[in-house]
Amino acid sequence: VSFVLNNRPGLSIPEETRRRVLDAARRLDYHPHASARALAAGRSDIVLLSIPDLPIGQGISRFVEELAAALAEHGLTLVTHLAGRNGKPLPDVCAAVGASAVTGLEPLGAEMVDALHAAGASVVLFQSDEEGSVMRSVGRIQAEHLIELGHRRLGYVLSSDDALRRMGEERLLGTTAACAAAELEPPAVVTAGLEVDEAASAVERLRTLSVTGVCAFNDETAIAVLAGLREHGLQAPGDIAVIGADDIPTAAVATPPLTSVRFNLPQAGRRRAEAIVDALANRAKTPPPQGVGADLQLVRRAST
Amino acid sequence: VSFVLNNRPGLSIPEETRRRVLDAARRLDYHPHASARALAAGRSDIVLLSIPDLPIGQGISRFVEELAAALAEHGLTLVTHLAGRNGKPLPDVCAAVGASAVTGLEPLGAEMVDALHAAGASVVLFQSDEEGSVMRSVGRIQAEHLIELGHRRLGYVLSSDDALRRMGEERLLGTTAACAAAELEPPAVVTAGLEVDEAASAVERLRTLSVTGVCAFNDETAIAVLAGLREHGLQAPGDIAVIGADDIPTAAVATPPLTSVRFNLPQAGRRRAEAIVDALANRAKTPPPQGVGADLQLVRRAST
DNA sequence: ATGAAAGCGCTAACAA
DNA sequence: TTGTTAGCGCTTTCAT
Repeated sequence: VSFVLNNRPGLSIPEETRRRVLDAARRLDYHPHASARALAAGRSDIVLLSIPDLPIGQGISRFVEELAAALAEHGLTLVTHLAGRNGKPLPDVCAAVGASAVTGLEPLGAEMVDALHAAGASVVLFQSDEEGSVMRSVGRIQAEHLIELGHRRLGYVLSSDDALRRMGEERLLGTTAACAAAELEPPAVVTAGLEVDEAASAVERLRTLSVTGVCAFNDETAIAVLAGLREHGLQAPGDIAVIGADDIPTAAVATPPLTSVRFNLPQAGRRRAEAIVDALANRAKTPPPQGVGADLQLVRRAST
Repeated sequence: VSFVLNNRPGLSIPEETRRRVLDAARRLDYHPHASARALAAGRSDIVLLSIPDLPIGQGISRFVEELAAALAEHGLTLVTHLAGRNGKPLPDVCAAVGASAVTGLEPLGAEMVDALHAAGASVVLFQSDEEGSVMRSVGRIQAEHLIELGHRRLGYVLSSDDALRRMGEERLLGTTAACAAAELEPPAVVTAGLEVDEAASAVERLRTLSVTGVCAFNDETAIAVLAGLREHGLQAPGDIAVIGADDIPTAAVATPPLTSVRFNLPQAGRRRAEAIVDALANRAKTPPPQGVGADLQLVRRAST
């Protein structure tokens, strides 16, 4: 019965018998019990995705969707856990659902990896923390675009929100690296929140530093900078070119429409799924983390 | 041992024994096995949250955070499932994780509720589909605000995106109801995507219908409408007042800053958690769905 | 090709 | 108060 219900490969079962089993199952309204199955088999079909506190752009759901779909094709079930200071820590959740793989977009410390393995995860696959990290790549791509357009003095606008600021500092590293590579000074760094006057004074500082092109931490900040420019009667890209990141929906309707860096979420999701299935098959506990620089693309609009 | 490790109430165990057990557990690096526990106990501590395909505003994570935190206080673990056309259907996920409760923000059909129970969920708690539904309330609040400001001819702007359009039609019902309640004609309905010319022509149609106040399906659409107005050399709120919904971060930095309707996610999350804990204790299988109208609030800014 | 049975790691009822 | 044991619903090995 178990063989039939699980469609176990490499086994010859008479069509007649198979039919009878399936038939009885239907008649009895049989539903496999996941916990029992997991207990007996020693593994579950559950993959846990950790979603970090700082939303990497709202489009994240496209990543999840692709990932879930691709995993489902291999019989795996995706559930997600949204990190939060007061919820349960990731390893607890991992243990609670009996996940056999855990993955996520944020880089992970070694002690966390160990904790996850201890919690029963047989594969743990996170994003690379190395040179090629997405965060840094975003900043790099922004800068390279501006440099290519001829700007020689760049600025960078961090968010005044604490969590977002940290994320921005990560992206800034890429911008700084790109400047260095082009033999330019490092970018002038200013901070702005999502209020017009903050943005306006950020713009002022940038101007006094004779910056002509600015990378904003993300599109929201970029839009605020655009508002700040208007406040001074200035325009992008004429007076200062501005480029955002994440390509949120409002970027396209900003005035002027905002150039941005988009993360190709669906593609990243599919690749991640593949890597997980692979690792699960090869019983590789912690495969080399993935780089995702290849999943970024520039979306050029009027603001640069 | 089981009693000690589970801290089972209503049982007197000598401190000495308790210590020895806990001690041994630590020494052996003991980790409870969730699947085995669930199998034997017949229930798990897992609550599954279904997140619909259409993001109810990106702030949804605030809801999840509160929900997770409040559940954690009762020993429950929250995992989420992001709906997607190609992922596994909700009941499958529910069965796979052995969830003992399933909840979500979208209203649910009766057949889905049954399927979830069949999948092993002992409580299923979704949002009310009735008069007081959030979606409708959003539209109602928008309209009431404009009416209060003296507008007698309202317009409603749907999104041209398919999924968002359906969501908008739901919100529109509330706007229509509010108009009826004030003895006004139903709102003039137009559609616009996130491109300036679409928005501009939507504005044009609205003007020919002598609309003076428009409810946009959401903030993104509202910002597009603002851009459409500028395109015609018009301004909000002077020529047409516009109000959005969801209160996304960019709403505050739009020109002019956008009046919007915000969903008090943290509060809704806490109330939901409470209801689940309650239902789980009372063994009520499908408690009456919750209304969340009380969790909405108007955020007045310059655009109206 | 099929039937029988030994666990998987726990909980909870029962005995001692 | 503590020890013993029968399952929970499945998988998988071993006989048949």
